[in-house]
Amino acid sequence: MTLYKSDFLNILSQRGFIHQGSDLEGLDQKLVKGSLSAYCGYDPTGQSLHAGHMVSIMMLHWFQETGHRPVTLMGGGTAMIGDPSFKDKTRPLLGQTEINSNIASIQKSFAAYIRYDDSKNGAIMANNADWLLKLNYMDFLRDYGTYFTINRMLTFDSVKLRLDREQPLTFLEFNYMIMQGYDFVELNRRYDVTLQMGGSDQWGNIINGVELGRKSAGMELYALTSPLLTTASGGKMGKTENGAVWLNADMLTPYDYWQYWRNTEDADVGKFLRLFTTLPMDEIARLEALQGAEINEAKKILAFEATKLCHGEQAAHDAAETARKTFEQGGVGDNLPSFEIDRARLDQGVTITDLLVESGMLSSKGEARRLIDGGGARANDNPVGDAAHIISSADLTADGYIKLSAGKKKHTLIRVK
RNA sequence: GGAAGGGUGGCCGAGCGGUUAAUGGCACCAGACUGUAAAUCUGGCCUCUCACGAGUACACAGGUUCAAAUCCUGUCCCUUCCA
Repeated sequence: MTLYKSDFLNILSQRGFIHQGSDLEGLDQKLVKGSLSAYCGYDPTGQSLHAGHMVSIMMLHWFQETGHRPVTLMGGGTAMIGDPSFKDKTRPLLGQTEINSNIASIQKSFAAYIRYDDSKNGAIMANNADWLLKLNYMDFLRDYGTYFTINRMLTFDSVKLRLDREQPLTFLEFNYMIMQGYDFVELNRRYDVTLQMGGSDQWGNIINGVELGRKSAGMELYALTSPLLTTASGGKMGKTENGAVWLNADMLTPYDYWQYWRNTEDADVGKFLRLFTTLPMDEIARLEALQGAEINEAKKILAFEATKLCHGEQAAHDAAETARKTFEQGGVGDNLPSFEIDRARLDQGVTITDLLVESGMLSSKGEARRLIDGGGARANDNPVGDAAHIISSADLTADGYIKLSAGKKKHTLIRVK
């Protein structure tokens, strides 16, 4: 493993963040000489960031930890185009209103990982709408259009997928990488940013900015990408049965967030601890060495640390406690999802099928029936094999709830309104 | 504008008048085995119905036929080549 002179690159390299970089030696030297600024861009295409964004956020976190200044760039302008990189179809265009609402919703997440303040390396929040929306087409073409060749852009892997599939790549989308390249140059002017980081899928886009800076203004810019994360068994990182692993608590509860990390595959524990926690490396080495069922301890620590970073220590404790009660004692924890039902209805009795659907655990009655037929449904931990089984007030436990389970991991508490 | 090819379930991809709610693969869900892991095996995987069954569905709209995803017409969209 290459040894770097700078703390930043050493940490990133030890923790497995580095996939590819442009002139890492040169960057290393600059990092040693003084405090730099680096940015990662985030297009506000959703209401929340998700686990897939965590890698770059953590890179910025370490960047700041080692004395440099992170810049988080909201793609308020680029989101209006939509990044075509490695996508096989055009994404629906977002409107300005939606973009702004997404930005507002996303920004809160960063503060958990990155410090925004007035100190000398306090982070900066930027928005490329501030300059992209004002661009004058003719001026821009004359000033920058000459530095891009179509020949070069067509060689990027990021556009190959679309071309190979003979799917349309619109001129609009084709401009995305140009805008991102321009962002880099603009951020250099405004905040002296010299490094852009991102996932390996961003390599082409980032390099475009590096080249644009050099050609147009002789800037020395650097690119650094992180590996594309997959789970050890080849699955996509950051997905649950219900969709993405959101960072916003209102889209994914801290308990579910905790559960996501708790269910990490054995083979990924070490990798995830390095990437998604700030635990010291020797501690991680110890946890990673645990064998067999003992590795569950490492997973709990991973879940706790990751949840703590995102939602705070109290939420992490609560989630861990709920999981402990639910899984290790076969009981229930306070943070399990719950669903309220009218007293009168429950007195009358409701079929378990209806309850499974209404509580939000399953999306159709057919699905509920299949689950029941497959033996995966339980009420108060007793298997229910009959789709017509009636749940009523008689099933309420002394504590006033009915624990409904779909499979071994999904539980909901039914309470009386 | 012209020519050719194409649009099938979350994705890939068969089918090209009936036996097709539509082969197969991936993804996903549950069960077994375990350790809230992986691998493996089993079952499931449009909606409604306890069920018999019914309703939707193969880009869209019509038509032919006892019967269409499959044939015809028109429309929309995509790809490639030519202008």
